[in-house]
Amino acid sequence: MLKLTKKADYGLMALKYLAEHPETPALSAKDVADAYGIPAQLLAKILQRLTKTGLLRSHAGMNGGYELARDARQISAYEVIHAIDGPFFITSCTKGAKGCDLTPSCTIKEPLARVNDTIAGVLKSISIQDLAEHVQPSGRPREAQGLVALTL
Amino acid sequence: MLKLTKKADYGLMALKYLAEHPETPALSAKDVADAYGIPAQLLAKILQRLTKTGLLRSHAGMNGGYELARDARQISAYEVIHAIDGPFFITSCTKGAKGCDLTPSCTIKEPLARVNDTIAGVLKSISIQDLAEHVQPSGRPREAQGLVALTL
DNA sequence: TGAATCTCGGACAGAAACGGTCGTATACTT
DNA sequence: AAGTATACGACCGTTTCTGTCCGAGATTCA
Repeated sequence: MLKLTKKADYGLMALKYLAEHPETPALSAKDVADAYGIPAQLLAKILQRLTKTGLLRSHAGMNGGYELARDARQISAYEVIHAIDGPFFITSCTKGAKGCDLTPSCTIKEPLARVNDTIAGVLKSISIQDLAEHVQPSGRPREAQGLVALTL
Repeated sequence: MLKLTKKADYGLMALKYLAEHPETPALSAKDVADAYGIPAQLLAKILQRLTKTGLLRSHAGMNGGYELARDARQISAYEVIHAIDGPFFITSCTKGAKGCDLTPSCTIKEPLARVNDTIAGVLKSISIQDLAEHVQPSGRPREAQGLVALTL
């Protein structure tokens, strides 16, 4: 399926929202949740995790909330997804504990690992800032704008 | 998580296996399943679907089985995954029926759709043949070998 | 003809991941 | 002290994924 979870989606949306409102000192989870119609409690937990991984700074108490820990340009989509969904691997046998269970025959994994790296590279090259400034729907030739150019 | 299902994995493995044994007229689902330690019945159904989508040719009866419908070079990993897991979208709100439920604010989707296309492009550029001929573990500088070169 | 082998296809059950909620403790501001 | 907001863990319902079972049709071979 190759799709990312709603949590990751929410996380990206929230960071994008924060990036779009740099003037405010801090936005509460509820603020962001209301803005997008996201379940507030869920978003809260997501933001908490992003805080724990250092992407956000939190501020408890009244008028508290969250703010980007770094410039929006310095936060990649990869970091966000990784923080929320954990390390992702395209392959099912993530070669974590004992590699491919019984079958030492997973010769597919090697080339797919390369694909995995490519995708990760794409996501790493996209910053929250890129998400914040909506790309033009069409028209403008995007040459220098090319976010990524990579070879596999 | 951005990972593909085991079914897709199995499918790729099976096609790779078929590509590696071009001499045999047809290999049964069980043959392939045994070779990799994959549940036979499950693999059978996967191969059936691949047959339905035209990637394989089936042959019932004794000594029957499956064979690649086209040259291994002409079958992309994308086709396999697409056939098994259906059309994939990175975004959760696939803009299928009514777009993003209530929230018209999913401004993230547009840039992510571009990422989606990129990934699809990568997968489309990888053929079963590429999987079959194991890539070198390391060492050899892979310049002309670059499977893909794309800009986002 | 009949037996063996293999594909086809739906139904179904167990397991895991996902999405979301609740309750409570803690921290900060006024 | 009161109100607001984060922090964190437990919990549950739903969906998706994985895998199995079973019956039916096709083909080959004896």
